[in-house]
Amino acid sequence: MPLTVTTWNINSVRLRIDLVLRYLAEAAPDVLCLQETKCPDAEFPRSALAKAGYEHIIHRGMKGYNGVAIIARRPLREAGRLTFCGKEDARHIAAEIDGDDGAPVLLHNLYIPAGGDIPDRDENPKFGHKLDFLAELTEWSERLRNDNSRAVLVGDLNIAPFESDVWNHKALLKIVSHTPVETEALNRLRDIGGWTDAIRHLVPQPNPLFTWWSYRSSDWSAADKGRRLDHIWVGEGLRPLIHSHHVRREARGWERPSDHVPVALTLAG
DNA sequence: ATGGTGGTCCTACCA
Repeated sequence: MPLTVTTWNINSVRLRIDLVLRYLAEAAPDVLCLQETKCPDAEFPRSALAKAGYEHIIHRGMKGYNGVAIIARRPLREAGRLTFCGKEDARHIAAEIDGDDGAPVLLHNLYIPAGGDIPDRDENPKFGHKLDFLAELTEWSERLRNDNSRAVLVGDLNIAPFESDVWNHKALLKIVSHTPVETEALNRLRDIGGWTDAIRHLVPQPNPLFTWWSYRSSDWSAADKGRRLDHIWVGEGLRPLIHSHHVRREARGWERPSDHVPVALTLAG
């Protein structure tokens, strides 16, 4: 039995619960990892998800901002939560699930800070926070490299690391999410942690691949000025199981959409 | 070069 894991920045799980249910009905992943739930834990829409067959849910949320959840058809075991930069801002949650070979797979769901508009830590503290967050994440990943062999790291990493991850590489070099200091930090995190970018493994450069299109564009599909901000990485032990993927681009055209679309990876022996 | 659109929750803040 293969294992399909989806990541999706939902931009309010309560406002878009019908889109979540639609996606689950159509794609039927084993696990759905959400970011930006913008929802306190007590108000998470558990019953609607349970009714759809997804009764195993762990959520770490807060009022108004951030928030991450892991939702599954099969049992989950809570596996901790990390805090970064001394902030309790609900940007990571972890869980364990049994893989298709019966051995556990560790899931890390992350929401990396967006970083504001100005790519300079002196002028823009949010950009400094993003870089500091990446530095702490890199230390963590380096320390735990040996434990990450059967781990999957997913989430809105808010960085498009490769040239073909943005609609125009040169035009975006000074735009937060594609500046060299960010892409180098993300590449270093990936390499130091022993992670493989599973989606790029399946869709190698220079094929363009996007998972996010700004709301500030009247015709997102025709203009297609997208970026690949949402990622699925796997540890060394899972690399041979990378089987297939799906970027659900059509979800950007659903009514009242998130600006991000679901990205799914199937692991199979 | 600029301003463009959304969500949360009442005043800006975040993306």
